[in-house]
Amino acid sequence: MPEAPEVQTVLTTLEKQIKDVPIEKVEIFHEKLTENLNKEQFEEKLRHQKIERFFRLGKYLGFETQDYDWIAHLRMEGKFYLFDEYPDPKDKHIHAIFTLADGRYLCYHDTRKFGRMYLYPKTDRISDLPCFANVGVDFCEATGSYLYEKTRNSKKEIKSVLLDQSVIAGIGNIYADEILFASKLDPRSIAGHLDRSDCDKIVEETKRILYGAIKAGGTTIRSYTSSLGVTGRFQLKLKAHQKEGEACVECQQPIEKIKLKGRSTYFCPTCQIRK
DNA sequence: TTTTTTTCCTGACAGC
DNA sequence: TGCTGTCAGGAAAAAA
Repeated sequence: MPEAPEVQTVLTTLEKQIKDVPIEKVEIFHEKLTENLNKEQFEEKLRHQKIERFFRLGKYLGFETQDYDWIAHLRMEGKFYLFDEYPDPKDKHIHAIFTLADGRYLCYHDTRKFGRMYLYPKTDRISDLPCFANVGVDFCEATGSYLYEKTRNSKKEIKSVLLDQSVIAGIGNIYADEILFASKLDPRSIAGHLDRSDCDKIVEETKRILYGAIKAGGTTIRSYTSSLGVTGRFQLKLKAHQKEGEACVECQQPIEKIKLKGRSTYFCPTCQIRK
């Protein structure tokens, strides 16, 4: 599932591939894909637009055209593909096809149909867009003092706070486990119990891990026909997530798996301190 | 107000 | 083999 690094990689790849290429035709096959417009409006408005600028906020992809801000969220399994030929109409997981003026086809593929797209008249203040109403600062802009202030009265577990996009945007379930492992903090720790140095450490590790993942993801993209940007994920060296029963790389004790707010959570009970 | 649970959706996989 | 049940997961909506 794409988190900020995968989204950034998709974005960078798309920018290289389709920047300034006009969209000749838009076909939406799944009604719920377009959140704030119906599919006919979406198809009509985006036709003849071209993407002039690409940006990312948290896990959201942003495409700025001449007249619109087009925002996409891939959720768990959304993927963009570029094809040289019109894709197989029997593929029931392709929910949108954007025919490009140079003869290529940009396709949106999403097995579980959780991804969403938004289209708004272009604005100077991106953060004012309704889809970003509950999105906090991007992980790039986060600081230890910001996280410290945000958590002073919180009774929530720190992992839930990291997954809360209104605090820091861009962290998902996989990286939250890795960040807390690197920070040596038990995911069940109460956020309000953390001191300033804990928050500094969390933000430091967040940036180290996510920037590292972006760097790793950015180097593996080469094929038009594979999904854009998602292959980089497999290069990551995870130390905690999905390592249940395996020896912790620090202390050799087995990594444990628990459920925390409905999310699978992996951690080392020896190395990670509960506060 | 804040936090927790449910819902969305489908494929993979376990167990019978 | 084929059926049923469970799980995975981000975020919005509903419930507590």
